[in-house]
Amino acid sequence: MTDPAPGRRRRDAAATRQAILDAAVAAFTRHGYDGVGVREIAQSAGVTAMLINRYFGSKERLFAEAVDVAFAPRTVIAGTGAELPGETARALVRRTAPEAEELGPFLLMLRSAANPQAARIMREAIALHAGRHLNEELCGPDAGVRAELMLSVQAGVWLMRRVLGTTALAEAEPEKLAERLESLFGLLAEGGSPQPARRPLAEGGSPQPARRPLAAAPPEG
Amino acid sequence: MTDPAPGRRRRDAAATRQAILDAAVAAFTRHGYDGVGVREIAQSAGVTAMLINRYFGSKERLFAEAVDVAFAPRTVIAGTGAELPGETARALVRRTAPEAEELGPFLLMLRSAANPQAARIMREAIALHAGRHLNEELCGPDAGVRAELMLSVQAGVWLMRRVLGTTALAEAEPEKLAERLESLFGLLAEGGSPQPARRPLAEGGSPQPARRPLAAAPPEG
DNA sequence: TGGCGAAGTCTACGACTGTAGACATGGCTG
DNA sequence: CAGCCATGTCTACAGTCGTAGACTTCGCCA
Repeated sequence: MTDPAPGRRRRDAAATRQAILDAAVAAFTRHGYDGVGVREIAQSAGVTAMLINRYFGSKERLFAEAVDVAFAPRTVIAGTGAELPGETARALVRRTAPEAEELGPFLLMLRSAANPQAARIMREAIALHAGRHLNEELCGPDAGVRAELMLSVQAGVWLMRRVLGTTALAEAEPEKLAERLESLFGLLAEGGSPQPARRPLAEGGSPQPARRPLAAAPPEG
Repeated sequence: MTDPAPGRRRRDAAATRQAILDAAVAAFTRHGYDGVGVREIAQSAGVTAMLINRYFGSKERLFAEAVDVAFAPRTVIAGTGAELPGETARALVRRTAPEAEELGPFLLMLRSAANPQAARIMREAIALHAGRHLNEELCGPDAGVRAELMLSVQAGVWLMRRVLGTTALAEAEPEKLAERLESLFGLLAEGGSPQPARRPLAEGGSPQPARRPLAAAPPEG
């Protein structure tokens, strides 16, 4: 994986550092923080284990940088506006398909959560990346809670479908599964208070008092 | 933790075996499969590491028995019938509170998911325990998928709130969080096809067309 | 072309892992 | 009281872990 060196990489500090970082992201995603050693990562990058300590200081700091790389893209949330729930649900179902080879931040998160230090690093990364990105899309009351609940649902589906591989979810029809998840995400994307009709004390008889969490419909269909 | 031996346990094979098993459940739940060694488990049980191999054959088989013990109680799903979503949501919020000391099968699941062998053991245990229990409560179309989706949501909340400790969910007001989760579980508890009216196209006619996920309102507010 | 600093490697250490085999010990039965 | 087998412990082994220090090699610049 991640071919070590095509012709033999010459002495290029930046390229070597990047090769180590790429190998670390892949390795941590596949096996988790405790499941992979620095020797294995170094071999994937085509270098020696000691170079990891030279460039990153320690395995823990390498992990922190790998987490930053893996959590940076906003692919965890797909689509904008009214299409956010559907797009996110369909992307989630597609990427967690049993035959999919795609990696992603959720696999890294789930497989490294057991280690307390790794958990702390990821908590801080989530506060930086995912929280910021999601708050751009979600507005309304409790946007932070709803954003993290969307992440929770996605993480749970990744866990069951890809990490554990439970039967029902693995064999479910993708379209119907995506529709169910879309309804869940729709409930979290809209900013209204939960269960509008069942809360008698909620002011306002209209079940959707503030239904404009999305500024404008995006141009693309 | 789990005081090794009050006065000094005499030679009692069954009690010793049970002590090892109890210590294993606690240790695997706290640190995950790869995060704890057999010596540590044995010390918690007040015995020597080799006795684990004598009674269970290997660390992996001890883990399998611990998983069976941890997954056996049906506490992952609370309440019955119409009160299932609310009861499950409130129990989930209570047990995942940051100050809660309670352990549980989801912590064991999340913290051991990185190891492939542990994942396989837990997949089989879920197929036995959780699937059977949940299918007793949930009926209708795609009951298995909906059951595993309920497990997914719960696992995600456990991950974010207790394992990672993300800020928004950790600091959320328990009552409002429980209401949001209750609406999610209500969507999964009812057997109807997802998105009854929003599927044709998101024309904003009636936002809440069919909203009777629960037969009767639970007594408590 | 020489040399010098950066880039990369080699060896090794101490700690830890799961487990196999040999050894010790105590409670029950004759 | 004697013996014996289940119960439990001790020592050890082969392996892996992260990483510190010394060493070598290459590329650039004067």
